[in-house]
Amino acid sequence: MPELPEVETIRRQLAPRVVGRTVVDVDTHPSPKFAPARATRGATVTDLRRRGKYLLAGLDDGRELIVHLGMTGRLAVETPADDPPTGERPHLRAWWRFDDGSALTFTDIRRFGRLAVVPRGDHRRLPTLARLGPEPFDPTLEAATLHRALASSRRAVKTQLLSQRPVAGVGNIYADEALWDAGINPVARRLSVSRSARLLDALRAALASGLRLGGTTLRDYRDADGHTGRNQDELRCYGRAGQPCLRCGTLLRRRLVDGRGTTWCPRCQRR
DNA sequence: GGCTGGCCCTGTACGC
DNA sequence: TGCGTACAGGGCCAGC
Repeated sequence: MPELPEVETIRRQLAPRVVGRTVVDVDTHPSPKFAPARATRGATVTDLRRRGKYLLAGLDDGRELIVHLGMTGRLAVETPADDPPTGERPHLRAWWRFDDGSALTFTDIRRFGRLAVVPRGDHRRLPTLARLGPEPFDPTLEAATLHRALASSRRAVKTQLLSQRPVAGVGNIYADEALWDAGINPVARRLSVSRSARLLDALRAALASGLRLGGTTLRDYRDADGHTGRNQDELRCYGRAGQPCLRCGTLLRRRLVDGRGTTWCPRCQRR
């Protein structure tokens, strides 16, 4: 599932191929949830940014196209030499044809992805984006800030991380990895400042590994060139339930937290 | 305003 | 072999 490293990898690949391009044609899957993309016809892409797991393409008419890849969403740029995208293609949800003959395609098997076109910066229709926490690599983000954010709620720390409010861009994989690395139980409800600092360091380390290796591919994720990531070989906790903890040898366990599968070490991550 | 639980989706794995 | 069921999970929303 695309989290911050995967979305940022895709952004870096797409930006030089779509910025400056004008949309000459656009079409979408019949489902109304993808229809907003049609409003981009005639617009020119001015920039491509990322906030958390959201991609934001600035348009020259003062609006922006917002894309969330959900669980299985993929974006790719196809050249004029490729077969033009059509609604016949399986799982194709939206496609844009540019003035140079290239095309941007959005495929999404499970249809958890989202598209929106809004006035630039007006995110009221996307509540999670509107209330998104700071970027984890923001140099002004300090442990005390994360500590205050976590202390403002009594929900489990993993639930809070997945809410995107204490910090942006963390999903199930990197949350499990960071909590294991920091030795914090996923359902802990109060963290000291020092443990918040350990968590922030661990989050940054997990996300940096994902970024460096082009993302984590467990099943569906591909970058904009169709390549899998390489970070899955570096995972030390997520998906390893029943296997020995790489730190203490205790068998890792799995449970549901906030409805999400969660792997943790009962010894290293005591409550 | 905070929190919980249900819903959206479809491919895959598994049991019968 | 074929069918039915459970499961995976990010974000949104209704209800408390």
